[in-house]
Amino acid sequence: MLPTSREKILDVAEARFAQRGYAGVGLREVAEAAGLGKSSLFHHFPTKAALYGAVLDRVIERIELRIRAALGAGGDPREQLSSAVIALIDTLAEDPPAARLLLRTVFEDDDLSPSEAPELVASEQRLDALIARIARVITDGVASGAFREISAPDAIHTLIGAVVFPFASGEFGERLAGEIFSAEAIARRKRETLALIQFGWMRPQSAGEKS
Amino acid sequence: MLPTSREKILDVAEARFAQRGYAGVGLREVAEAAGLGKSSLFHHFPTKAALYGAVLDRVIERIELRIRAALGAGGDPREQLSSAVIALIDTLAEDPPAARLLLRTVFEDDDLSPSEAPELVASEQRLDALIARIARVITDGVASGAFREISAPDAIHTLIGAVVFPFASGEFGERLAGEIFSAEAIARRKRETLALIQFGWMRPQSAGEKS
DNA sequence: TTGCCGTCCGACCGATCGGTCGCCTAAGGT
DNA sequence: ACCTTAGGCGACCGATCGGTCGGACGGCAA
Repeated sequence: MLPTSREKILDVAEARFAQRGYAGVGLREVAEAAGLGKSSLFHHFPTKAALYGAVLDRVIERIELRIRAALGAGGDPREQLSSAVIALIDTLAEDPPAARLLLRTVFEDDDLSPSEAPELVASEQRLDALIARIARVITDGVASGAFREISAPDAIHTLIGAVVFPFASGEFGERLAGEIFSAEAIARRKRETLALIQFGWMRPQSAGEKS
Repeated sequence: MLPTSREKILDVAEARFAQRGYAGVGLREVAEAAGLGKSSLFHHFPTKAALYGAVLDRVIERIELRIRAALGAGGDPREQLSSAVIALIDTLAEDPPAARLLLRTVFEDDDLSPSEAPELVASEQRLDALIARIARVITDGVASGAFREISAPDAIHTLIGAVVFPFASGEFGERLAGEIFSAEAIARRKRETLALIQFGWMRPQSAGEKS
């Protein structure tokens, strides 16, 4: 069950890229933390950008799997949005570097995407498709009257910030709200986040139909 | 009215640090964009970290001024929280690099704060105090029954992500929701954000008292 | 045994990094 | 006229960057 070199590299690189960003991490550092010499990295990934792409791809794939599974379970837009948010929170909670890596990637995509790493573009497109899927849940909810008259793109925008940022906030977040990744903290965040979107975006359910 | 060299450097550095992060920006690049030679930078800032600190300090000061002015206008917790959020959105909208710079700083404070830049610590403390001030508005609102039973630290955490991230999301955000800094987009974000926190965090106001 | 192949390594490359140094110039006080 | 000071410059420093290269080692098939 000992991890292959490639997996070890990906694990180490994910943590380092999340902590210090693409430009801030040296390949020597990654290699040594993975128990290898620097040149060995290039037997697994042709360039630094490709390594970053592979790390990002793995993170996005995990999230996509979980959210699509949650959405696939069916239900009305209310249930779909709620369970998608729960799935996202669970996934971010299980992989602490993930949230920060994702937000960093958003910030650096002006810098990284332009043909430097083609595999990165593919991951982004999968993420875009997933986001579009969730946006559809929101527009459906608005159309059916289950949600208030909100703007789906703005709501997605807000949702990503509200859900992902707290898990990416590291020391700042812990100074603010204590442990972030403890089981209680995660349960509390789920409660608070779900309550916010239910009261904030969904219309009150008439008596007789309960979630 | 032409800017001093120091101000020009700060402007350029703010934009560059926001775009590519602390480690991703070279001092040569900053100097040339400011119309100077690299060594001239060191007549204004002793180190790169000090330059970053000065940039961050300026951003935080602007935000602090606006939010404290908004809070100083008085009102019940409902009005205070709403006008603080409006003030934050306005400030971020007027200084496009600011949002990304702030979030990047949160992500890099593991990396930057440890005694590398003491002025950075001072800025962070002022920001912490401001955040604590807003947290107090929330706890007051909960105590008075104006707000639901929400966790103030979690709410702040969520609020920062929800409000700041969209303005930091750059190309990703524009792909998602179109222009970010246009007047209409800002007005829309203000509407949607205020509605979210009013429905999501505040209890319905009884008839007769309206905001 | 032979030969291949996947993995790993140390040594090295040019480029760029943050930062220092000495020198120059223009402004202003005395 | 003099000197100080602030601001600016090019040249240079050691360190580190991403990436290349040639070779070493071990398993495995013929």
